[in-house]
Amino acid sequence: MNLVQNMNDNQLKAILKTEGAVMVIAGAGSGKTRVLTNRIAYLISEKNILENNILAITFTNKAAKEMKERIYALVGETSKYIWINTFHSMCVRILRQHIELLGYNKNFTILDTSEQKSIIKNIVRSLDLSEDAYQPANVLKIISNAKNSLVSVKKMREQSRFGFMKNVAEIYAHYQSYLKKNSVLDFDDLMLKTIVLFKKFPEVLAIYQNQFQYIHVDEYQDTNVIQYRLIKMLSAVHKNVCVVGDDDQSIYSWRGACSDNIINFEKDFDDVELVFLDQNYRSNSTILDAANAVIKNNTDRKEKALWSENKGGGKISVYAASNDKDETDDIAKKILELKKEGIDYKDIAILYRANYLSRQMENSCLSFGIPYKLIGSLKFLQRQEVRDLLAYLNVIVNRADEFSLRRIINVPKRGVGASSMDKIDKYAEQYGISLFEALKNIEAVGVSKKIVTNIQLLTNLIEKYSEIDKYSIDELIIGIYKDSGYENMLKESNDPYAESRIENISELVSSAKQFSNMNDSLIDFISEMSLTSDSDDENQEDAVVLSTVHASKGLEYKVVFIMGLEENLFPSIRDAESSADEKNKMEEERRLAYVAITRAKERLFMSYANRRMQFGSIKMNKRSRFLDEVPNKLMHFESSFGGSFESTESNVDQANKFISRLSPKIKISEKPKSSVSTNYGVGDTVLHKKFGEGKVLVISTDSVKVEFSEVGVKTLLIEYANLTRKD
DNA sequence: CCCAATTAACTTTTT
DNA sequence: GTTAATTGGG
Ligand SMILES: Nc1ncnc2c1ncn2[C@@H]1O[C@H](COP(=O)(O)OP(=O)(O)OP(=O)(O)O)[C@@H](O)[C@H]1O
Repeated sequence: MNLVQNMNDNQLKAILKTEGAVMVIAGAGSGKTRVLTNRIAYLISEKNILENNILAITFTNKAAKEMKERIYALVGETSKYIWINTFHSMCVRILRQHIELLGYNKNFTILDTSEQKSIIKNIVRSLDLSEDAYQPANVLKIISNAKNSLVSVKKMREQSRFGFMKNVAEIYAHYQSYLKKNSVLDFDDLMLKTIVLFKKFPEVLAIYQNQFQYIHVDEYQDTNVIQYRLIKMLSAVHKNVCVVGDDDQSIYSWRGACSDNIINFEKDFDDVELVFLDQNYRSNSTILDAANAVIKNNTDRKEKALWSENKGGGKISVYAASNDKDETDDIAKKILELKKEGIDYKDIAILYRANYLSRQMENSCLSFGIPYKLIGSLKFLQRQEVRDLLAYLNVIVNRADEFSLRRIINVPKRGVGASSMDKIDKYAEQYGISLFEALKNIEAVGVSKKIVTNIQLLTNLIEKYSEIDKYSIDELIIGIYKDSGYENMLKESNDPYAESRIENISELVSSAKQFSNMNDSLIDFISEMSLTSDSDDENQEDAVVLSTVHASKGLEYKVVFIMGLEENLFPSIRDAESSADEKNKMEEERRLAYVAITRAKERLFMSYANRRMQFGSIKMNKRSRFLDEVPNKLMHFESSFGGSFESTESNVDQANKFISRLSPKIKISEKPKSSVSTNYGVGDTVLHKKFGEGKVLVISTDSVKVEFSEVGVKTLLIEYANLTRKD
């Protein structure tokens, strides 16, 4: 049958050895994930294993979704009973069942990073420590590391009795008790509390140890200590574990990922079957040769010889841009050409090192009329209006969550400021009751009449919608949105973002509707909203993908652009502690470059800008060392001069000279003045495919400024805007 | 207590 | 250059 038919011998070995421990270590695009999906399908259809007894752990929710779809295609409807999820969502699922044993509400709230920071900040203030010395981000990092290494508050207090770390331990202690009091967990707690639960209640652990007969882990090189511990605990009964990974793609060490887990696996599990895959099915040999050449510069790695049957392929195009706008405009133009050649937008990805680089690219996409999809960045779920409404939901399911309650107590404005808040807190403390109970007794607190009425409206609202069975999730959100006065607040405000806020809320409502339709509970909805970073565009038309390299891990595209290949940007190294540390960080950057290059199947474009706007001022960076590590014979150079040439190995110097000529001193020649004629003039009403109707304000040599009735004033390039006059 | 105006922070990477 | 955070007047 075709589950095994198309697999090569080594892939087969990993699929057919279903019992015991299996570790597949292999380079990018060698079919590791494919091994996992086929293996799971094989267990079900050939070995008659029940779906419920199979666990598969992926790195991202997106990867989980993709794996679910692939397995669904192989085994059908019943695939929904397989546990396919990230470590974090698996832990949430387990904790929602059992966390009451640890004294938390099973509807616990999950914090995001900015919420964590604000809690830390409050604690630092309350302990009278300097906010400069104890920056929330730093303290949080230390606490997170501690949690990921299973260091408890008690242990940290014992280890650090003096100075800075003593205070950090104190903050840690306050932080944890605050979280517990509010029945709130942070991301690290999800795994930590699961481990604690398993340790304290072996009978709970036993349920899952018995259930998970077959355990699979994708992207194994990026698991951390605590995750490894979980794998070991869960697999202790059946001992059937299959992990796949690639040490060259380990790019999350800053988050505690520990590629030593690869070595530990061999030590800790008995009779590990090691499988190596060396045929790359994804990329052509030009791309693969480039990737291999770059990663070869890392000394701390096992040599792998990846090869591809797809010989040749066009040269890699390298563009030396004069500045950041020139770079992204060039990418946009190339995308339009590719589109003309028949390549769909959705088969094209633009990858960059840091999220902020997407902005300029977005501008270029807009002015060239290219549809795009932003992955991960401007996180929909982190928008304040979305967070506010979710905070209402949190209070509804988890009354102990005072953090969320404080967030919404004066949103929309109810006249409750710092001093009234103080009174309420004092009252609650005096009578030893919760914040919510204090609000229910607001008349006794001694605040103004106005506040009393407003707070009573709030508590009534929360109690009304606490009867969650009466409402679907979307009804609930709409109800809160309208009854709380949030809607009026937005509609009446002159906040320029009000309109987009309203739009975001309707997007939230529509994803809630999807959840309701699938019969998933409110709690499922809240969990998902806290765990996933990018909202799923259901209307994902044909659009170019803009993504960080990190977020592109495991995915593949026909055409890939890697932009911003400059020293200090990609590679980007900050605050190295020692030269050894710096070397490690550089190697991780190089692995990141390797990941980026190996996302491409057919064509690869790379670019850098000689000058770039950073922090509001112009920065000049040299081109990235990673470009120099690719053999010149694989590349084709172009520059903003319009010049371009092929390079052979014999004229490496020529290539470098050519590139260095593009020094920032040189005045970059203007783009050829386009003599594109227009059939519209200033003052005319015109139509744009995406922006709709607008009025022409200014026409210059190559661009046109239009005031659109729906999206406001935009400057577009005449050549690409494709405007038509409306009579 | 609220809003507008001024000032500071931001740019790694994510579950 | 943009956005969040803080400050001070109403
Ligand atoms: N035996 C095979 N024959 C043909 N194509 C294959 C085979 N195995 C995998 N592929 C294809 O190769 C591509 C890469 O596979 P896959 O994503 O599983 O690789 P991977 O090793 O997980 O990559 P990465 O390390 O980048 O995550 C996919 O398009 C997949 O369909």
